[in-house]
Amino acid sequence: MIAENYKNYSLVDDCPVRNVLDRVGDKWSILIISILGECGTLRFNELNNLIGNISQKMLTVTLKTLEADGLVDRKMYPQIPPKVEYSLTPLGESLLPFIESLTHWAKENMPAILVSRAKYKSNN
Amino acid sequence: MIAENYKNYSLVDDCPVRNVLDRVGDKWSILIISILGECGTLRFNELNNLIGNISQKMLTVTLKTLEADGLVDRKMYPQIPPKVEYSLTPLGESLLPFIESLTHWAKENMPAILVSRAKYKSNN
DNA sequence: CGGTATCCGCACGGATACTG
DNA sequence: CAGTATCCGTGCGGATACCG
Repeated sequence: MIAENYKNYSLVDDCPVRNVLDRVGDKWSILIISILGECGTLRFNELNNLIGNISQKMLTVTLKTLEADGLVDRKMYPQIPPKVEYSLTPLGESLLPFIESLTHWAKENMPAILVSRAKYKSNN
Repeated sequence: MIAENYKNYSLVDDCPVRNVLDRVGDKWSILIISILGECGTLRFNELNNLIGNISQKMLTVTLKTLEADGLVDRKMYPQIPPKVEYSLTPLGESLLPFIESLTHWAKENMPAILVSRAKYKSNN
């Protein structure tokens, strides 16, 4: 009964699945988790440069959210200029297999989806 | 190289993974796919009643998007009053395992996430 | 019954300027 | 270097009314 995992949860905070999807589904979380999964540990500006087209605000916000959820670890070195390092927690790492398999599915089936969209468009 | 699946795609339409996540991440798609995966075939108002708190507009929009992407099949019976049946396509069904495992992960790790959030909150 | 059409609030995310 | 603070446009999704 998959649907039972979603139904009867009026608020987002009540539903585990919606809670996870709200992270997974936002614009930057998955990419950041993926990059940290590859690179291990990165500083703020290293992440910023690797992603390229993210705004500083969204990088900060997304990292904070991931940290709050216990998916990303933040190490601050109290020096000037400051140095902050980000890495995945074990909980964050446990998400990597899902991201990889979803990535694989997406690349595998994207052509079929594009064909379907084109067909749908021409029929309307 | 997971991150290579996201980087260098300036537009959403260019990136397969973002394309999939934009579906998976929206408010209703996963729930609808899950329910159709359980029930097989359902009429519009059956879906509406099963979900309960979805607006008619979003049910229509989500179903159309899923249909356009080739994940959901729509059978229209030209009669009065009209009858429309929705079901998963094979492509849509191929997403079910991912949804199930993600659901499982979410329920499994939600307590840890909630603990982490509480801890993070009290530290700020 | 299975939709459309329209209006609208709000949250997401970008741009820019500033800071310890 | 690693953020904050502020302003602002856009789009998602809800509410309501109407339609074939």
